[in-house]
Amino acid sequence: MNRSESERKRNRPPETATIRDVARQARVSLKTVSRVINGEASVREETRARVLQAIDTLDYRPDLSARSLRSARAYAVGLVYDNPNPYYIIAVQQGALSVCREMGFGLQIHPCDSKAPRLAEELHDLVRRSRLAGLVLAPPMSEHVALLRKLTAYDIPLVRIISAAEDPRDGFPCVFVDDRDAAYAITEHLIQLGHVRIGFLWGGKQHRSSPERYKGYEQALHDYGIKLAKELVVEGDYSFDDGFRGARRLLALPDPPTAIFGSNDEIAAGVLAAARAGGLHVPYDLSVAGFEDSPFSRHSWPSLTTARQLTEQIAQHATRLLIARLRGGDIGNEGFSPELVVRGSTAPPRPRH
Amino acid sequence: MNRSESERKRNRPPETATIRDVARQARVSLKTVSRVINGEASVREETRARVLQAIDTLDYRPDLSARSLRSARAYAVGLVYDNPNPYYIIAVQQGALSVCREMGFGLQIHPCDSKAPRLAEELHDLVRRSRLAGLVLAPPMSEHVALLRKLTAYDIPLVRIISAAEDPRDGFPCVFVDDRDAAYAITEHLIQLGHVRIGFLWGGKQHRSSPERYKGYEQALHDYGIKLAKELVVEGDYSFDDGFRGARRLLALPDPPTAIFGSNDEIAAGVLAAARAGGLHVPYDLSVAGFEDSPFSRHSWPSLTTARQLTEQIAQHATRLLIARLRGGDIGNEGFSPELVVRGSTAPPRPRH
DNA sequence: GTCAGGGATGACAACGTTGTCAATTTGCAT
DNA sequence: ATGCAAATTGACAACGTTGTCATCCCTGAC
Repeated sequence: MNRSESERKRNRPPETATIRDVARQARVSLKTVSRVINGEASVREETRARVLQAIDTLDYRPDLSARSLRSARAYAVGLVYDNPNPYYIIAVQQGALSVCREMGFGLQIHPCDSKAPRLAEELHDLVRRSRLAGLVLAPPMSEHVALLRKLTAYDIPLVRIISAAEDPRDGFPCVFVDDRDAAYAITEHLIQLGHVRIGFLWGGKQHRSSPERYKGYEQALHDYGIKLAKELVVEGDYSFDDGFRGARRLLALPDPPTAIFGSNDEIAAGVLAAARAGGLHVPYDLSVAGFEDSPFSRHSWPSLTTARQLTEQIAQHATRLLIARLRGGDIGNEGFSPELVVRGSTAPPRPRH
Repeated sequence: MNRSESERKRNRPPETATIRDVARQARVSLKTVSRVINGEASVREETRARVLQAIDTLDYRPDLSARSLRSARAYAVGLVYDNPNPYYIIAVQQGALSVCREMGFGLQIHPCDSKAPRLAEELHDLVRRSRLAGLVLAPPMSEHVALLRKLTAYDIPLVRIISAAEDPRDGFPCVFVDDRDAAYAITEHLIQLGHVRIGFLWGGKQHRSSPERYKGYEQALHDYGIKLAKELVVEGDYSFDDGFRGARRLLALPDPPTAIFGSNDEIAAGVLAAARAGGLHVPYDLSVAGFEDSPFSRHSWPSLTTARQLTEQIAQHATRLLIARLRGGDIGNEGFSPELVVRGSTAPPRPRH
């Protein structure tokens, strides 16, 4: 029986070494191994080498449960979202995960219902139970001020991804996406093509991005001296069906729009479908623009003029910002402006007959 | 100084109660509280009530790190995938997560590179460091037998989601999706509409689903006495671009197909685009079918005939199966057969002129 | 040669929970 | 009442790590 003490007693497979085995092998104390693992100063180069050698030989990996149980530091952040758009969510996950891996953090995803009555408590429980260092909040949760206040009252560090034309400087750190500016650019593009009657289909009111996009549309019309026609603006949700319905309504008007700006690509896809159902040829009979640059916008026919959001980079920055703040530093809020992408769904209006 | 001992010493916020506080409040031992939390038998009803009352009063939540550190049981499973399709991944996550929540497990997502050279070691580390109870593997990882063998050698419990016409009974538990059967149904649908020259566009070879779908196509042609024309079969990947290219090639043939079966909806979307670029009217000049029932298939024009996969339910079953096996039981492998969904992209062929 | 100062190291307790096993109480037949 | 098995409860150690603090060793100044 020459197996080590820890090998005999463990219920994990025998090949799993602990810090204790490493210490024995390197002939140092537990604490010294811990120091090497955590990159602390005050370890002689020779000792460090011996420990690293032992770690390598034994294929040792620190146990995250034990680490987070004992340590004052935390080793994971939570990503909180309630968004029906898989492309958006996957991009956010990807961005957050890449930064977490780089920084040695874990990531806990937490899809949830933004309208749940006890959401703050739910998130508080999550943070406590899983010992999360903080939360990254995606829209629309990131825009519920009451929620933010409650989380802050619980002392939960957080960073938001929000829609705003400028840094809100309200004390809640954030990455802000200038939907207004991008919506302005899209509307301007349509105006410069010669459109005057431009329809607008709203997205969901629970997202701050909706009014922001509307404001960009409004502002562009105003700057180019075009009177906003109320009958060309239709409320709805960020969905294909609402895009379809909204477009049908607009196209049935006595003096229908020559272009329709859907608040996101799904809505614009609905517009494309409605146009086709109505026998209209896009872009010659009707120009259509979307927002988001989802893969759909590239693969539809015609491909959609839209605004490209660097969602993955936005999530990366948010995560980096959170981790920096946890460490006492602060790399500052940052703004992103989606970029106009012109494709085949927009063209000059057909001359009036 | 009348704060409890554990309140004074802790670095977590003071309102966070531990099992010790609950025990004191309920005037029982730590162990009894533990028993109540874990729903063990042998606790008197009156005692249980007192403990639950104390838990409620103190708003106590068990700490997952401590729990998983101490316990022989594990409390989280990993979800491993490398799949570019966000709709698929979100559905798998959703399914796995719903079962995990129901069973009191955590979920650790692990997107990775299926072609990474040391993938087995990477997953082994993940399991050890995060003390995962087991892994749910999505395609294509779930189909690398060498990987499965290595993971099994590491004693990592796993459940696969794979493409197969029947239970492989190879010792690795799984949920199997009968792509072959569904591809047969789609091909049969096209044949019954009157098509004889039916093109087939392959998906990526690293996915088992690709040959399975091809076999279904092949079998249906055979059963209906149609000779398989090699020039109508094109290799490629599960992508829009390969669908576009493949369709272009097929449509340029001297005797082009009257229907094209794309191995997934993305490919089919590429076919739609190629048809349009070639001035063909779908479905009158060309029928198109996809596979997967992604939202795109509903929103394209015309909407796609496809096969509906109950991805979320498949993931749920896989997760349930894993957890059942961890507990020593076994609820058995299960098969799912995607269901034919007929939409606007398929119609009888135009009569030859 | 002694001593201060700082770098390197280690002993030990603690994080919050559950597993083991022994002690106590209960219920029930005698 | 009494005895005995079963139900209930608790004391204590342990999981694998890091924080605190003490000790040791070395260097260089006196």
